Amino acid sequence: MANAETFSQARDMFEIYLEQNGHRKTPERFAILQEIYDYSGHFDVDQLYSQMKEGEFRVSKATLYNTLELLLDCNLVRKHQFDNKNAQYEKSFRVAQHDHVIIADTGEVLEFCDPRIQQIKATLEELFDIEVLHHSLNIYAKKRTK
Amino acid sequence: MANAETFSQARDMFEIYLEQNGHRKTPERFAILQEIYDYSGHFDVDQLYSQMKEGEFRVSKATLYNTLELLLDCNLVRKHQFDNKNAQYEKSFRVAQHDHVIIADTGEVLEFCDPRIQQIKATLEELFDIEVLHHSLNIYAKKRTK
DNA sequence: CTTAGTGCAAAACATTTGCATCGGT
DNA sequence: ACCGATGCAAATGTTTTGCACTAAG
Repeated sequence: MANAETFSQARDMFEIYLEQNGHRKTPERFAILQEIYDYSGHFDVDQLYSQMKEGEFRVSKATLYNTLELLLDCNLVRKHQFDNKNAQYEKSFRVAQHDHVIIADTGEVLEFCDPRIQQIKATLEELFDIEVLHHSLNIYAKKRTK
Repeated sequence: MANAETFSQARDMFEIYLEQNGHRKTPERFAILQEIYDYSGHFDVDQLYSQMKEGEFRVSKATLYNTLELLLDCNLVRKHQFDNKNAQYEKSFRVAQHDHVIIADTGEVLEFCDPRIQQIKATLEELFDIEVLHHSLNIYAKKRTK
């Protein structure tokens, strides 16, 4: 199973990250990682919380926020801030870097990948003498009525 | 004065917008528009509120939020959601469309404009059969240590 | 044993809403 | 006069924080 293997590798990376940064390897942290890697697509903290409440491993929201912070830090999760208030997250290991098209009416989110973004980043690095860490590109659009 | 003239034109546009949409032309609305057009750069609601409290025209935050909504709707103001919680705004009339580089350590915001964004948007319109309304591109970077 | 991590509830925060009043039209 | 807009304060909803308790190392 590709999913299970991806999770297994992500868990290894998380473990190494926790060790190297002097964080404890609590069962909550791995349960959260697993929940995230079992899921495909975007989710917010509330969804994740509800989902885990149903399941066998119950964690508090405080722990979710805490753990997501760690997962962001070691790049196993990405965080998105679309127009609405609450942040969206998604797993990022073995998932191609991509950007988002948000359909205005429905809130539907499409993904795309365009190499020109990389070119823009390279140009900016030279222009401003900076090192790009990451970026966020959201295109807001509506479906075309034929 | 270029600034005064820009404001004057923006005010005309706002007035027309208000008329055409059956909104009242209250002094608060024009005072807010003026405050925004007198200022250069990004601001959040709190800054705008404090600034106007000092000045001669005091308005409530409810009115600020309400009016910003109208100004967004008629494209006299743009709204940005950077990584932090509170939204940032800036005037948009007679200001070239641009994107942002956020310097991680300092929070400093640089502006840039790259034509490849337009190309990407055109590609997406064709690819997904959509009509792009607007976009948001934020590059997060750190200064290069020479 | 030590102390970071947890759960819970309270706090903090930006934004929204309800309602009485004010003032454009 | 009518009813949309305002100011204020209370409500909302997400994220953060404080604290006593638990458990990883």
